[in-house]
Amino acid sequence: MAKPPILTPQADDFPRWYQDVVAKAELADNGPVRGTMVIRPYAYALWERMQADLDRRIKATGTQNAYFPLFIPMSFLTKEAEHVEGFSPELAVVTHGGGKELEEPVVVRPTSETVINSYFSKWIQSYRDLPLLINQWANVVRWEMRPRLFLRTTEFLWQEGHTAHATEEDARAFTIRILNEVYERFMVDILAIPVLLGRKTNRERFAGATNTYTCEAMMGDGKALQMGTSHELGQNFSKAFDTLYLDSSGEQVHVWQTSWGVSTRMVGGLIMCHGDDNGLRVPPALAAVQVVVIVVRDEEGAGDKARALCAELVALGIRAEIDDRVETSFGRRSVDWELKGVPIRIEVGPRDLANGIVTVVRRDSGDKTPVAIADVATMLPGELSSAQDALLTEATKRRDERTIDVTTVEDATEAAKVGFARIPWSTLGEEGETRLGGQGVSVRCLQSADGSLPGPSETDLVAVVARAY
RNA sequence: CGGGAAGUAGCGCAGCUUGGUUAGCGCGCAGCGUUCGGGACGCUGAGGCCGCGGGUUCGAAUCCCGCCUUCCCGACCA
Repeated sequence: MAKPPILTPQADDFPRWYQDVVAKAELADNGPVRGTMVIRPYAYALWERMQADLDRRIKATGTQNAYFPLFIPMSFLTKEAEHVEGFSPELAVVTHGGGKELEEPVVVRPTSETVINSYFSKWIQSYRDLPLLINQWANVVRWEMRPRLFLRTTEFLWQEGHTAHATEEDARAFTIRILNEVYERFMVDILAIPVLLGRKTNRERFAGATNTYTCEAMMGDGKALQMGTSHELGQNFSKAFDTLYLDSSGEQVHVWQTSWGVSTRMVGGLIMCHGDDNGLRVPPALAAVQVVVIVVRDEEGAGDKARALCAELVALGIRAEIDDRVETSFGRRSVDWELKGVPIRIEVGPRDLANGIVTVVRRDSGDKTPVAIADVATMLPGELSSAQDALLTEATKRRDERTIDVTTVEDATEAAKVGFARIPWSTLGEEGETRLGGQGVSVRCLQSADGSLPGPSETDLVAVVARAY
């Protein structure tokens, strides 16, 4: 039973358990080549599931999908001063095309506010054209100095929403609507990851925005991960790109805009929030495979009974899959499904079948339950929903236990070693934020005292501070 | 750009200090057999510009010089 070595491609202080989760997943047990062959498509399958669900929610807000160019002329970016300043260090710039040096370099989009505004300025003429609600699914490139597997990759996939509104109130309301109706609901209900909603400080705000809202989650090691953002852009881009509309009184007015996005970073967040020493734990609502029916050995008709059971589950609308690869050892197959985090495994073998039962195994808890084969189909929907709840409950409990209220920068720094600290913003201030920054701690978001999203002019704010990825 | 480490089989590594048979080990891979209720075992086998270039030497993975690359820490991550 010699286990293969678990390789650790990350730094020593990178959370050990995450190394193991990712390394086991990436390397499976036969080296990175075949391991990657297994995990890459699987991680992508998870992303596709996220994408499908999010796309439905986004369209429900009246937003349409479109697609815009990958290459953006450098001059577009320089039109908005803060925007270009924020993104310059991480741009991939194309200087040659068709064998010739380009007159003007183009950048590979790090985000698409500028190129989309160049279209918006042509499309939008009248207040009757507003609001204009557009989303695109795309890849973007940010040349970060230190990429992190799944969390901060040079190229990543995301959705970026871009909207134009007649008024500031309209734009602000839409920013918050996306945050609440799309992002929070998706992360909590589907990913089973509890998130804090709040506003970013000036220092952490998106380059070019007037206000940034964020969803912040706590990972298994107590560090924070920004899972998604929704920005009020004000009129910054519409002024830079002359995106004007004629209002009902016949006046030319700049539109008010928003942008918002979530990315494949959520795959990393999922791993780090729910993963354990045995691999991923994928919540049933997300899982591409919710239930796997494993044929232990194809004797006494176990194979046929397993296939029949699987078909029965599929007919019930459960995403079930059969594993009858009996030429591969049972232990190997069990571990494979465990690594992938499949929520429920059903082991069908001759020994149990002799007594008319199968074994139902929960990935979240590891619990194994013998169940009469005739009862499996009726009990499974309940098991799946219970597994979903358990993951959310566990993550919420951890977050709440590791969040404490403090009143000094010193205490905040100390608390951030293991979790989140809440400190009055009036106590901390930008000067305190700088001091925290020196300790590797950042203000993740500003909230109202009761933890809700603060209004635009609200003053009695609390800063949630933590170490972050 | 500063500080540190490493380049040897698909992957992870040993060998180098003290130069000397045919460069090893684990995993993975291929074949055969025995296994199979939690990462099976045995036997056989395939697979190497030892990062690149130069030097010292009868002889270099090993010693010397130069170069290249990668990784880690910091700066970056709206």
